[in-house]
Amino acid sequence: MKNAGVHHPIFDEIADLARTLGHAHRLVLLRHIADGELAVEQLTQLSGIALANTSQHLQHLKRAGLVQTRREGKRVLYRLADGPIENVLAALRSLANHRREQIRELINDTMSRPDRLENISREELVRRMRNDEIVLLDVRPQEEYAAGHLPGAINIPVDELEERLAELPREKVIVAYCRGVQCVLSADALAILRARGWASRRFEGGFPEWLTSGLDVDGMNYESG
Amino acid sequence: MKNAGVHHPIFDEIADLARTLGHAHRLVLLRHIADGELAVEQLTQLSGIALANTSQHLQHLKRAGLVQTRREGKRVLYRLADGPIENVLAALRSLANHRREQIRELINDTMSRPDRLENISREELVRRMRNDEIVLLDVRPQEEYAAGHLPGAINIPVDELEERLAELPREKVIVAYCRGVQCVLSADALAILRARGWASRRFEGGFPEWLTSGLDVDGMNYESG
DNA sequence: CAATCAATCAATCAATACATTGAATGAGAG
DNA sequence: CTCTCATTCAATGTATTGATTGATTGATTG
Repeated sequence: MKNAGVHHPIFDEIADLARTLGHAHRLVLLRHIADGELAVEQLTQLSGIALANTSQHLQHLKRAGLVQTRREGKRVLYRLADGPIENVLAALRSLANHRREQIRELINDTMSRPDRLENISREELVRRMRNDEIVLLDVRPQEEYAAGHLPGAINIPVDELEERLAELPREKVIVAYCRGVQCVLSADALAILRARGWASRRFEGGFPEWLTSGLDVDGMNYESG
Repeated sequence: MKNAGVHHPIFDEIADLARTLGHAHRLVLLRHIADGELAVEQLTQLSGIALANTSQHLQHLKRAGLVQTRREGKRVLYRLADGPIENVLAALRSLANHRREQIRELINDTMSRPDRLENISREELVRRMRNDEIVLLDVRPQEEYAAGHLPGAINIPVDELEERLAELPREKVIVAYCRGVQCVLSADALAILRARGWASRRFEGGFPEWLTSGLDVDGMNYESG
């Protein structure tokens, strides 16, 4: 029952090779050696690995047949052995890159619908306004703000935002809004706020959604409309 | 002084990958998975690795992003992840083969002058003939044998050797000889004998050297010459 | 030959990796 | 809901691996 697993010894040999490549120090050393014959001490300087440690890793590489040595005076020069060594390294590098890209894509997937965290619904907005948990930021031009805005909203047009950040409290969540879904002003504002470290969200519907919901507004034209 | 060795983190990632490939069991599992989706237990049977152990190695492969899983009923099916995984395996295999060939060549180097062990000097030959330690084998054509041969030699022409091996004792060392240094008959005979497991050597000088040394010969023409 | 330099060896310790065992989970089947 | 099957988890003991230190070898220089 045990002999089912008697596999070709080539697997052991490949595993040995792979294990030899399975240490960053050895990869770094190989990388340098690949550029030309180098003595041990030069390698320690290039790699920053302690002398004795470098020597040990080099011997490991040598045992595995990946490098060869030659003595010149008191120094021992290491060079790449022949054989398709660089192919293996290239293949590994390529696979690592592939993997890294996939991870990057995964991150982007969760970043490309940050809408849930970025956007705030009207319901949540109203609720948190009542609890005084947020600060409303109207980023439309001053004229539009004057014509009507959400209750208690501060007006800082996007192009002035950078210079007037000091007017915003750090301890509350900033909710930016503008003319509505097709308007990018509040999105731009968010980029600025988040870059500066503010906790900030966006009311995507903006002033129009607020209006059509029949909620109270501040501002002259709507005072009694 | 320590920061000289701050290398690109890609080396760590590659090292992780390589270390993942650095175990024969995982290579075997990968090998099977590469042929198509397989459940854990099927893999244990194909590989002969204990169940829990198989599972652990599979998870290792999964963590490294080399395989992916899918549940089907109670079974979990493992398949190769995408990316240039097989390239890496092929490159490693090729490097291992290269290395193996080089080792084979090294062995051949020490085998290609096995003359010391293969050839027997006239002195040693005579001594061991006296001690009855060897069997002399004349591989020349029967006519030449009849015309004269070393004392006690058996005659089996090379082209009959394969069929007549039974005539040779297994417990003694066979010493083959033929027409001399430039004659390959005895070398061919040796190849056959050794392939069949006989302890055998070659008297390279052959019949001519024996003659010129003035030693006794058997056979008509030389009985009194 | 003593002194020096480059590299390796040897010994030690901490950290990891593997195999094995038995328990725990998850999914169907009765 | 219990039972079984496939797989995973958790815990344990052992073996390897890697880093560090200090001693040692080999070759060169004065």
